[in-house]
Amino acid sequence: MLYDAPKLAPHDCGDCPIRHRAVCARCDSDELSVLEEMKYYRSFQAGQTVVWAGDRMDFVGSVVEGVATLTQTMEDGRTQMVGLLFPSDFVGRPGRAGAAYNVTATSDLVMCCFRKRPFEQMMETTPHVAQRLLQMTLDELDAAREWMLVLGRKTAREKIASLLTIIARRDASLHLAPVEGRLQFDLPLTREAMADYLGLTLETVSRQISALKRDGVIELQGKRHVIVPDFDRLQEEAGDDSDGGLPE
Amino acid sequence: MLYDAPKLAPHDCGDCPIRHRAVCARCDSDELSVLEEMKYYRSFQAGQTVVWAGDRMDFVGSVVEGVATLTQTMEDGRTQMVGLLFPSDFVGRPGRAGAAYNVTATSDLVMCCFRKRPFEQMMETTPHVAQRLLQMTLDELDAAREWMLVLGRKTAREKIASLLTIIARRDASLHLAPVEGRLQFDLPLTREAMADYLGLTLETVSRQISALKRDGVIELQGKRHVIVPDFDRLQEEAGDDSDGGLPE
DNA sequence: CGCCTGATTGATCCCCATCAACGTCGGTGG
DNA sequence: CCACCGACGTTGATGGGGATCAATCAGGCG
Repeated sequence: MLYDAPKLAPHDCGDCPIRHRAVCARCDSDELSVLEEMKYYRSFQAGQTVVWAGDRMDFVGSVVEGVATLTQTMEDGRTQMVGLLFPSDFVGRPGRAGAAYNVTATSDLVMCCFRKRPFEQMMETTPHVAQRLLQMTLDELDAAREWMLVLGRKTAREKIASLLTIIARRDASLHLAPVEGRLQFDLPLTREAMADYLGLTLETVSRQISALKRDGVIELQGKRHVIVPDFDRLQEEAGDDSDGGLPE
Repeated sequence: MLYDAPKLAPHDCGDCPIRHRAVCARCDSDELSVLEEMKYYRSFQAGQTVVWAGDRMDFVGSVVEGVATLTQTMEDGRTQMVGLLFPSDFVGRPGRAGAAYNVTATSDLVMCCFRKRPFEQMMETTPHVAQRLLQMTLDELDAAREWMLVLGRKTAREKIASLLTIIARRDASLHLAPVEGRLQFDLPLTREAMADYLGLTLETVSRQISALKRDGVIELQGKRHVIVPDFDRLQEEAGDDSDGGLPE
């Protein structure tokens, strides 16, 4: 594959597509200019590793474009994905030197990185950043707990349907589209990565996707493009309560 | 069972056994006196429900004594535990009206509760509380992700061993004891609750505990008291790397 | 074309769920 | 005191869902 020079990323926070949802969401323009001082962009090609678990990590940051995964591995090679990161999601942990998980780009990826020390100092002095990060971390904790139910108690078919609803929701929110009726999206993951997220083998993933297609719950265009004729039907297959979560 | 009047709980934060580890850990004495204004204690007997998922929750708080669980349930009754709360752990989410999970006392329980509105206001004005809560939430997120590996990729035997190491570690940290060599503790959970945590059935839990006992990994006194002759051996059974996590 | 990676489908096996019986212990009441 | 009971736990027999091993297919790229 030819090497592509990383495309030029946005430089002005005002133009940033994730400005209102990322860790900087609450910052005013003065605070943004402080952030601009410590920020830089990095691009990764699909499949590239962003950091390895245990490596020193001298930045934290936000996904701007593309999708990344967090994975954990046992000595014998068993792998579990523990996070699926879409644009605006935060990567890294302030106050910790090393990466806890492998971070991998599963599609072409652009990240907005902040040098760690300055970011940590800003967190001490600027409540807006710490407040937003707390909110985002609480949301991620809820998502992780939701995923524990999927991993612990759902069948293979329900697991696949659950993953599809999550990707559909995140994709819709990127396009500010409602999550209902007919919708479609690209899978940002290989079958193997899906298996690692769901605690399954890739063969089981493949079989269950075929079964959902056979039963008309989804349609496929190629291997990666999914059409959901009826989102409610998909949610039923996921075993989810049809009505959503709790009010703010 | 006769009704026992809740025992008188500590009233002075200075005497509190979890003073240095809970959400109030970083507070100075002025801040503590603000907290004292909004706090009250509640006691629960083993088995009692603290709150039901979806119910309004007008407090947040800390576990002071005992153990509580967070569980999620599907319509058909499948249940997954998503949190196991020991003394100093935090319950509730600032900025949200309802409880996201069932909270249940699995042993006799004492909680230090803060009225929600005043606590939320304090979070805006007092960085020490918000900073500590962020730290604790990040730790819980790591724990949840660790648990995703257990649920997704470990065998029944490894799951049991993993749960035992977690309980052993939390129990040791309560007594400020080192986690190595021979140690013992009480299980704060029934076999069924363990099954709900591990994504297993109670029969499988029982069988694997018997197997670990037969193989000399653990000894039992009664049904609830566990003796671990060699903690390293238990960790190997859990499939964990023997050396711990990352530096701060 | 031939190769390689990712995906699908088939055949078989095994771990754990399920259904069922029995054991243990503490509490209660005759 | 002992029979009874219910909650909790253990153990056994059987079956199924998903893992494993293996063959084939589809598409992109040199």
